[in-house]
Amino acid sequence: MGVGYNPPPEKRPMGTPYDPAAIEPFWQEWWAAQGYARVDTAGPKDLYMLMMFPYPSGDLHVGHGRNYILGDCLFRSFLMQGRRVLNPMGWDAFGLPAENAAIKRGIHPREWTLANIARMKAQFRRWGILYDWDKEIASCEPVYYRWNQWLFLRMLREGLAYRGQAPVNWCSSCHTVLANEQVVGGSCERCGTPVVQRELEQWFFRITAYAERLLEGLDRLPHWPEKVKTMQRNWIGRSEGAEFTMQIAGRPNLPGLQVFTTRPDTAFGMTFAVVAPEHPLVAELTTPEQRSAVETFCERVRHSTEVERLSTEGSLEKRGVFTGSYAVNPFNGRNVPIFIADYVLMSYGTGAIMAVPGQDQRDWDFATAHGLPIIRTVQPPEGWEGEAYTGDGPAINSDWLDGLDVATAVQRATAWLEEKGIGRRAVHYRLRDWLISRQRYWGTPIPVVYCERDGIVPVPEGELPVLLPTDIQFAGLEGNPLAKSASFVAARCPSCGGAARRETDTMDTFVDSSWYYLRFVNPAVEDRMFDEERVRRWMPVDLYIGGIEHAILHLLYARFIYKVLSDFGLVPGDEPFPVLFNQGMIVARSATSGKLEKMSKSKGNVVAPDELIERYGADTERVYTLFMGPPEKECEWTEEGVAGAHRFLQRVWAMADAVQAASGRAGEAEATARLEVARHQTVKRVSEDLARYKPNTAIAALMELANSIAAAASTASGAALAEAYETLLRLLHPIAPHITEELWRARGHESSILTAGWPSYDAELLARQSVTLAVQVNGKLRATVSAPRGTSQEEAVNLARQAAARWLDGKVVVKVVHVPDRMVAFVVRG
RNA sequence: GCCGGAGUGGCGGAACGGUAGACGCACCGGACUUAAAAUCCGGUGGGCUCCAGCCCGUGCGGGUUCGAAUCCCGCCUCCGGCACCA
Repeated sequence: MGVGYNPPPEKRPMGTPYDPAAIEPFWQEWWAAQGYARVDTAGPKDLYMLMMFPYPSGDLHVGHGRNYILGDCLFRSFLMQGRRVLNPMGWDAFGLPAENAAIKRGIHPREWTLANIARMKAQFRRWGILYDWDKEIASCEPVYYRWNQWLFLRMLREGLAYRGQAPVNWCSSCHTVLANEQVVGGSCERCGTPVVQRELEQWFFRITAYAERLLEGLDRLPHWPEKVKTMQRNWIGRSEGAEFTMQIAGRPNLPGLQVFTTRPDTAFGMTFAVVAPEHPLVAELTTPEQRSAVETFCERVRHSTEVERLSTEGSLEKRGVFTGSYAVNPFNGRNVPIFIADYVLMSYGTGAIMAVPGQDQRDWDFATAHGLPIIRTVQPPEGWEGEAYTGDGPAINSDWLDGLDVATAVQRATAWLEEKGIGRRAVHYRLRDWLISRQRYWGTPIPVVYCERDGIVPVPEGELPVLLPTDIQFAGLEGNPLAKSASFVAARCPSCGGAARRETDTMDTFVDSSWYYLRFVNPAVEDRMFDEERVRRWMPVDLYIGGIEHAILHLLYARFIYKVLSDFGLVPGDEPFPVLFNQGMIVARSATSGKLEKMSKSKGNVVAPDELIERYGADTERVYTLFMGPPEKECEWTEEGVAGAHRFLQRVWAMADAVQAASGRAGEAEATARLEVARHQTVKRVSEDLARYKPNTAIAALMELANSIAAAASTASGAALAEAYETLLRLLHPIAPHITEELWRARGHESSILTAGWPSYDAELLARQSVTLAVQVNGKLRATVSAPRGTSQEEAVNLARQAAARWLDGKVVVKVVHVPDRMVAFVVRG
C-alpha cells in the first residue's frame, strides 16, 4: 500500500444504501495518491493514447464528458490488462475568450485561464478520470510557447514561414485576421460575424508546399474515419489540368494571358476568356473606351463582402464587363474577347480562365447573360436537354481532337501544348497557405523585429522566448493591446543594434496544438522543443480521441507540422495519429427551438455535471454516457436514461448482500453451470466490445450478467456466485470505477480493483455449450433445435427434419443448406 | 450542385448474409404497502387466431441468394462537409 493509504470501513453493514457522494471522493483521492496513471516515459513504450487537449473555457457540461469518459474507460481497461499506457492531459491555453474576459471583467487573461484550468481539473477528478498529471502542459507558459517561436524561426529559415501581402479574412468583432479554415460560410467561426476581405501584410506558413503529401498521407491512414479523410481531401482540393499562355491580339508587348483549365480538350470551344477583377493585367488589358466601365465594376467588387460575391444571385447574373481586348486561342488562332468577372478568383489557379460555355455551366450562364456564342466540343448523349455538358463523349468541332473520348483528348491536347511550348500539365490546389498572424494579445508573440535599415530581422534563438508583457491594460481597449505597449514594441535590431519595432502580432493558437503531443513524453525539457529520443520511442500516438469539429483545422495543421518536423529529422515517420476516433456530440432538446441541439447556455439545454453527480453520482453519469449509444454517433441526453443507469448500479450494489449470504452454499448443479457459462460469455463479450470501442453493448452484456446473477442468487453455488459477481465488478470497473472499487473492497480485497487483472474466459467451455439451430423451410423460420456445438451436418439435418416435419411432409426436398452451429435450411417443392 | 453518413418498435439503440428488435427507457399487469414512492416478478412490433400456430414487418421500388436490416441497381427523406476552385 502506498503512502497516505486510508482504508474504507472493512465491511459495510448489510443493507447499506448506495450513496455515491459518500464513496466517490474517497476513491478519487486514493487513485491520485497511488499514482496509477503515472508512467515512466524513460522506459520502453507500450501504448500512447491521447484525448485532444481542451481549451480551458471553464464551463463543462455532460456533453464534454463523453470524450473524457470514453477515454478513461479505455485507459482503465488497458491498465487492468497490464499495459503500460501514457495517457496525459494538458491545456490549449491561449485564445480569445481569456482576452475577452479580461476586457470585460478586468482580470488578466493568465489569471482567468489558470482559474479555469483548476476548475476543469477538479471536474475531471469528480468524473473519476485518471491522467498522468506529472505530464501536464499549458500552452500559455513561456516554457511551452518559446518553442512555437523556435519552430517559427526554423520554418522562416527554411522558407516555410513568410510574410506576404494577400487579401485576408478580417473579423471586425474579434479584431483580428483569420485563417481560411476559420471562416465558415463567409463568417467568423468563433463569433459568426461576416468576414470582410482586407489586403494586408501577414505571416503565413507554407502549408501548400505540403498539399500533395498531406493528400497522399491520407491513403496511409486506414484507421481514420472515412468522413474525416474525405473532408480533408475536399479541403485540399487537388485538380489536375493544363496551364497555357494566350497572346493578346495586337499587343505583342504584353506578356500574354496565362490560364489554367482542367479541360484542355475543350479549348476549341473557347468563345471568351475571363480574368479576375484583381488580376495584375487588368489595367493593361482595358482599352480606353472600356476604362470607365471596368473601373466601376472593379470598384463594386472591391466593396462587396465575401458573402455578396459568392451569393447565389451573383452566380445567376454572372456579373462581369468587357475589357476591350482579345486573346488569341492558340488551338485555332481565333480571337476571343477578354472579360473581367467576379466568378473568377485571383486566389485560385492563374486568376484567369478560358471560357467554354458548352462544357461549363458557369461559362454557359455568363455567355447567355452577355450574348456570347456557345460551341459544343463534346457530343452530349441522345436526348440531352441540359445546358453545359460536363460528361464523357466524343469530341466534336475540335479539328484533330474530333472523335476522341474526354480522357484521351485531354492527354492529346496537353501533349500538344507542351510540344508547342505554350503550356504544360499543371496541378492546382484549393488549399491556401496558413495565415498565422493574429492581432491579439493572448497568444505566442511572433519573434521578429522590423528595422529601418535591415528590414525584417528574426529574433536570435538565444534571445527566446519573446515574452508576453504583463503590464497591459485591457479595459476599454480596441484592437491589439500589444501594439499599444510602448515597452514591448521598442526593440533593438539584432543585426545592426539600432532601434527597431517589435512584431506585435501573435500566432494562431492552432500552432500551439499542432505539436503539443510531442511534449508530453517529457514536459519538463527546457533546452529543446521536445525530447527527441523519447519522442522517437513513443510516437506515434496509438489512439487519438476527439471531436469531429477538428476534422480539418487541428488535424490538418498537426499533420502538416508533423511532416515539417519529420523533414527536420526530429520525429519518426510522417503521420502523428495513425488511429483516430471521433466521438459524436451529445445533444439535448433545446428550450428555445424545441429541436435537438448541441448543449449551450443560450439554448437552455445544458446539463451540468455537478448537479447530476450530486444527485446520482459520477458512476451513473459515466454508465449513462457510455450506454446511450455508440460513442461515434450523436446521441440525445434524457433524464429517464440517467435514472435507468442509476438503477443498474443500485442493483449491482444491492446484489453484494445476496452474494455474501450465499457464501458456502453448495447450490444446484444446473443453475451453477448456467451461471458459469454466463460469466465466461460476458468476459468474452465485454472484452471484445471494448476493443472495438462499443461500451454501449459491453454495458448491455454486463446488465445481462447482473440479471443472471440475480436469477441464480438462491440456486447457484456460493462460490460460482462470488466468482460471477467479482467478474462483474472487474468488467464494470472501467465504466463505473468508484462503486466497483468500493464493492471490491467490501468483498475483502486489500488492493485496488485496478490491479486485480482483467478476467479471462474459457473458450473451450463456451465451445462445449449447446447451440440453438434455426430451421428454415423455403427461407422461412419454422423451428429451432438445440444441439451440441460442432454437431455434424448429417445429425443436424436429421434433427431439423424432425422439428420441421410438418412443413416437409409430402414435399420434395430439393436442397439442404447447413451452416454449422447456426442453421439448417430446406428448399422444398410440391 | 458535389462529396460523405444515416433511415430498424412509442423512444435510445442491438443484430460475422443465417431465429430482426439484445440491453435499456416508457408503458401495462402482479407482489410488497393502510396508501404512494422505491423495490421485486411477469408482459410488451403489428395483425389474425387463440393457449399450438399463421400472416405481415428494418424509408420506397426492383434485383442477387435456399435465405437480405446487411450485398447490387434506381428513388425518397434527414444530418454533416464543401460550394462560382476553372
